[in-house]
Amino acid sequence: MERRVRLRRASHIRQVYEDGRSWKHPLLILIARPNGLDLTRVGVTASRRLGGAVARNRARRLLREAARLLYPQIEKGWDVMLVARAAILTVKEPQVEEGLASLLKRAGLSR
RNA sequence: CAAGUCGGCCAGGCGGUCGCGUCCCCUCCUUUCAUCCCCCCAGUGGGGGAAAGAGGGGGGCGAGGAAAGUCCGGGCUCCACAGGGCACGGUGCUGGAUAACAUCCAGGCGGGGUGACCCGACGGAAAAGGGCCACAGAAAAGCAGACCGCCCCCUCCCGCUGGGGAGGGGGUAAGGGUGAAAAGGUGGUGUAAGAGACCACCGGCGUCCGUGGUGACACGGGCGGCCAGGCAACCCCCACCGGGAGCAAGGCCAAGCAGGAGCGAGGGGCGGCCCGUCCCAUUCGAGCUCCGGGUAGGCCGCUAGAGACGGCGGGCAACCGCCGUCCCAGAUAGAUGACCGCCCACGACAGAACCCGGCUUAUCGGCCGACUUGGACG
RNA sequence: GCCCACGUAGCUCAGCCGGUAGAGCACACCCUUGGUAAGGGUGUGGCCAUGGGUUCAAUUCCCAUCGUGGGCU
Repeated sequence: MERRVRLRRASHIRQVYEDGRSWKHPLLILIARPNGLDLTRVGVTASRRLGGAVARNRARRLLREAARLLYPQIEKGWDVMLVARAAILTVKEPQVEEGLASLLKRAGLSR
């Protein structure tokens, strides 16, 4: 994904965690908050609980790839954090995409 | 052919579609004249380009042998200089390599294996000194030690020629037993019984000499006293080495805030002490403690280096010198991914974060070379 | 990324210079009581995180590994 639409500032991420609503799926968690802009920004994260650097890189890449493919279908004007859960390491990309799509529908962010 | 030893290399491949980071080029647009260059004007103003940013297109490059653990050693940065002594810490056979090392190479010594070969924190424990050696055992470390046994003497009892038993005194380290360890081994002389008490040989120790080697050490010979326990990964002694912190080092720019109370004559550079030295204080107050407030942005450091590859030369080797060619990640919530097809042995451990040299640990397998042992055939 | 500290009974911790591991709480049983709590007594429970090394002997000394917690912008 382009860096322009990524959530990169620590202060922005903190705001999402503090003010955002969350939706859970066995593979990932989605946290979102309106940002008042005309574009949506996405951040990804994977905690140390998931494993070593290779496992965490794998988890983040899967989340980024799913978000890239679904980005045109996401409502504008949101800051979104995607948090990886351990089960994500056992699946392939299309399943992550499916999980993210269902979360977006439940959160009312898909159009 | 089987079993094994040592060393080196590789770390799925190819094609297609979409995607990411960085650098460069082209194109188009925007911003500003603060900086640089050019032009116009002479009203210190105007314009163009460079520059910076956004979009589009193209090209180059883009994780590892361990990138890991952070266990050593350096470079680099800051602490005024990195100075002296003590303390503390580290290393520990010899010679060499190296920027340096606890690493590497060669050799010595000791141990293991039929062998190729592998393993070793490998200075000093008798004249520097202190300490410890539990339990068991009679005795456990500078005059070692008599429990059983063995031997001699005395008294008593049984039997009464020879013998046996009990008690006491003494000798004895050959035998038994305890222990991780009991103060050389074998044979002899000797003796009441014994003993390095004495003798021969062997082992080991010390010392002197000779030969070889840079040296550790090896070999040979003479002399000595008969023999000297273990632990320095306990303190310690000897030799050598080490100033401290770490790229979140350190420097620059921008933004932002609010100070107050107490202690106070010394404080800091510096982790401990002393010396030396420098800086700030003792007037208006250095510094310390407590309460409260602000920031969480950008740029540099940041990758061309003890660099990689090839050749030649020196050296047993580690490695070094010279020449030629090449540029090989620099991210900052952190870039290598997703999907499809084909092939094969169906893919392990695992992701740079300032950079190198090592060590250690994890790891599916595959390939190549040298060598050892055993068997069969010619 | 860098720098530290700590792993001992179910829990919280002792164990100084190596000699065979304890305390408190908890648990089980007994005494006390009409019964319980408290109190007293007895007992159970440990690969001393893991693997090597030094030593006659290691929880202790040394090395490596694994895990947990903390600090530095």
